Amino acid sequence: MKKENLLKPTEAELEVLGVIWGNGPSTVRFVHEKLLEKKEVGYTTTLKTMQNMAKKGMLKRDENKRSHVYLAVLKETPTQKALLNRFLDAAFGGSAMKMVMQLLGNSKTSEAELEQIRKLIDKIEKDKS
Amino acid sequence: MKKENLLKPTEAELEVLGVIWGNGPSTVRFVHEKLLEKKEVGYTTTLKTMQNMAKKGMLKRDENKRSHVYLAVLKETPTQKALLNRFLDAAFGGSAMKMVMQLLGNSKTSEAELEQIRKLIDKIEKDKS
DNA sequence: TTGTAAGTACGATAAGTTTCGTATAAGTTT
DNA sequence: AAACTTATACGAAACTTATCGTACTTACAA
Repeated sequence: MKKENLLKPTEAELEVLGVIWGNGPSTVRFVHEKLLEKKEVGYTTTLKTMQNMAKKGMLKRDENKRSHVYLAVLKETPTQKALLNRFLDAAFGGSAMKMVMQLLGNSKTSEAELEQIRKLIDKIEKDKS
Repeated sequence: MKKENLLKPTEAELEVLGVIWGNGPSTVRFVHEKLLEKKEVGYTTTLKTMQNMAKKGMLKRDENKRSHVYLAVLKETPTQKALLNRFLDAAFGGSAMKMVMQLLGNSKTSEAELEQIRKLIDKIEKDKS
């Protein structure tokens, strides 16, 4: 697969990445069980997804043990950044403001979180000056 | 198509929606030309996409004139909200904070925008109290 | 009225994703 | 060692998306 698409994980692939990012190198069994907490899916489906990801270069695997251990080649932050930028363009015409307003207007965002964001902005502005 | 998927426009569909949201009810020709500003695509491809969207119920069309006029059934704000929530879960494990930090840490966000966001937070907190 | 331009309709293809059944291999237990 | 259990390998089916060729239709212009 071309390198350009490495940063374009599909929905299913992103779920796998999420588990590995959160828990470190994992076996298929472990990832599968995490996925089961969210949705129904067959074991071989998860296996195949992870094998495909390894083939694409998104994951690398250690075959030393019988249960192969997969680790993420795609790093969390850069991948999220790429996804975010793409999403921003596609869904909000590239306007970060629109998106943040949508997000913050959402009642889900707690007061504590708002406070954290405010501090983050303070910090960024201080760093800039 | 099931109603559940109405709020799951694909990439191509989202591009079409973007044009119609921004310009109001449009003909295929008009949408097509807007899309051409961004990428290469055949006219019949755009046509087919819009026909499919009409079939799914994302667009409605007025066939009175020879050039059919399509209008958006999906409204901009609720659709963006749904997309955002899904994206947040998929890419950031549901953590709005993580996402905002990623976004604001991005040098693209200008000082003016940061200021706007700060004001927005002020307003939200004031409304809450 | 005949032909040209600009539409829509339809169908097919190609590619990618997701899903899982079945086969096989490697350990474990009895 | 035989029977279980737990892995991986492989391939194929079911979907979905995107793309466009071709055919047909409608308007208008020469």
